Amino acid sequence: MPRSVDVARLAGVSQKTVSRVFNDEPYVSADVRRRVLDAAEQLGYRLNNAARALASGRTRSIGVVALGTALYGPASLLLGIERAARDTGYALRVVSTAEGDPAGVTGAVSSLLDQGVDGIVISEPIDDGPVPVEVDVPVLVLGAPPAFAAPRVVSASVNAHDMAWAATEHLLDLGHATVHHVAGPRRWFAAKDRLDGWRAALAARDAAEPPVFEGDWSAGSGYQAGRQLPADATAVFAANDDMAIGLIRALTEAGRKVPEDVSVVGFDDVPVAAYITPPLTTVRQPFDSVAREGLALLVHAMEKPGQALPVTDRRQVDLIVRASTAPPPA
Amino acid sequence: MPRSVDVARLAGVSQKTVSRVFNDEPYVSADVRRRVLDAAEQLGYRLNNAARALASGRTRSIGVVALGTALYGPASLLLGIERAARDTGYALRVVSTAEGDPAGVTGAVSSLLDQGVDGIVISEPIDDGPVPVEVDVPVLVLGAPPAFAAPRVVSASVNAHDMAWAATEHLLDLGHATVHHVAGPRRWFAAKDRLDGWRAALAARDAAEPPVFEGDWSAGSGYQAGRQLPADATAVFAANDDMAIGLIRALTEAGRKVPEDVSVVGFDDVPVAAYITPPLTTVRQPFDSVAREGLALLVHAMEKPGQALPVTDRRQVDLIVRASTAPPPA
DNA sequence: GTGAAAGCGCTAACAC
DNA sequence: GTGTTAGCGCTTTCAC
Repeated sequence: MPRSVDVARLAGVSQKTVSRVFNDEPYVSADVRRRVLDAAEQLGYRLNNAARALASGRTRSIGVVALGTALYGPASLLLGIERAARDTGYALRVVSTAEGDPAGVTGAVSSLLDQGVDGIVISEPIDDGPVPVEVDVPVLVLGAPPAFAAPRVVSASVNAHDMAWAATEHLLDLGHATVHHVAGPRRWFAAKDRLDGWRAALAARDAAEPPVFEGDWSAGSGYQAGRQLPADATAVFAANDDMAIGLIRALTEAGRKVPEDVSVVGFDDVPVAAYITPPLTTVRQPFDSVAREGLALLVHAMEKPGQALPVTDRRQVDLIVRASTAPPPA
Repeated sequence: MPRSVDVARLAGVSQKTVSRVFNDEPYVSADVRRRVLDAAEQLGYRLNNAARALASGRTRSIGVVALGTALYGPASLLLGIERAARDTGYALRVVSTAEGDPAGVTGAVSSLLDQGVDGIVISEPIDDGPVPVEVDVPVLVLGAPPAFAAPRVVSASVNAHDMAWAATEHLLDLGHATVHHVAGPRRWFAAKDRLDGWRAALAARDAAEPPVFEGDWSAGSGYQAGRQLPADATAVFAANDDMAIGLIRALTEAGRKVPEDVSVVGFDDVPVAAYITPPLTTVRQPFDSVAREGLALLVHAMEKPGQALPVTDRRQVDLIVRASTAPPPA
């Protein structure tokens, strides 16, 4: 492998000048820059990242703690983070946490710290209690409150509370006396936000609050919820689309028609939501823009440690009304 | 940040001994090991990966070129890779390729090479023609033929051909005269394998081969296919579950019942497949074991460059028969 | 605008 | 079993 001295020799300049060119530093004449670039090209030179990191103390990479599931939400967030990171010039190191893993987020963060990263993204964490690792780089928490011991913690999330509220209100507006809720696992912040939003929407209208069914995000758990749904229920808000799909299946098997007998609203707007029977009314999550905003905050915290953070407000709610919701039976 | 000399000083040993302990090298007495570990603990010492990589020439990391989509298949593969990599002690660096990106796989591989990785995984690539980068590390190609210019190329994939064959045969066995096919995009190797398997199964039974509809993996494209499905078609094999779901939606809207009028088989066994109406007959893809086997091959190629590769054969086909398939109408 | 010298914190090779 | 000596290929600092 050619080194920067080799390029320097060929271009007839000092090694430092090669370094200048590859770091886009000022004070290099156009002519010298050309010669260096040509020499590098000819030799097939690549900057050695390890040497660079060792000398500069920065790795130019961001570590991501991802959820170890192929669920649409977490997968979409990861994708958004990757895209955003690439745009900012940072490389991505990914570690995932299996749910139920004793080490969990703590272990994942520690392993990223071992690898050496300039910043860390924690995607949709589960409430596992405090994280007992000292983190000396900025941290972005996506989809949860920024409870973390680090020099700089930023967070970004969708406004799940208002989104859940809107979903519930939509059903109330259609004339349903109340709305049942199939929640996600209690330990997930994402589940809690939706639960709270639903609860608040019911309270605002003085609607009775029926008991909550706690699922695990899977269609199977939605199916279980559907089999246990009280006979007098006419409207259900599920905390994600998969559970809504399972719920609809159970109702269909029981001979209860959606939306004629029971209305169902999901959450996420997964790609197939528009194509199941009946097409699902749901709330769309803007994963990509959350990831993008979050990363912008993180990069800011990484590169300008002293400055105040640009704050972005996310009030938008995208309720997609399709065919799974209707007024209650007469 | 404490360095290994600091630990050495505190433990009363040489710096090299600290290095030995942290690399699990032999020839360190239990007593010294303990003292070193205690000192490290006390100082909060972490090995510096950049220095390590610079000195050893190895980064202990694997680069992954992932598809920039939240599709269930690619997302599951990525997850499987992450799990498998962690088990082998390698860190993961991820770059994704947006479809239609001019740089594509070439750019992604090049960026991984810049970052410095010991091996590269290319996940479910699209046939983009030759990749004009010189790669000096072993490469694992997941789900495609190993066409790549690198010192060592290994590959692992499901036996998509036989799986598609089994899906088609299942419909033929039910008595359908022939089976229509909704394919994936032509440029995807994954689409081609399934197409070939379907074709071969029809030929083996002397069944007529109807024109193929080429979708884009989305439920929407399956829906389009469904609207164009000939009136005399009684059986369809879709190259993934999402397209099958869209297809069923179109048939349902047109008043054609599944499976009474038309049988449909999907591919993947996505988590909601069992809960749509009707529950979908499909072929399950063993993403996790493919990733695991592939990574074992890659790590072998990385660590034992000279040796022959352990070969694993994957013949198993998991056809999951649910309620979307039945004999043709009388 | 450009160059020389001094590390960054490890591992490798070899001595003892 | 343990220590010594050289680098690995850059960036940093400062001189010109």
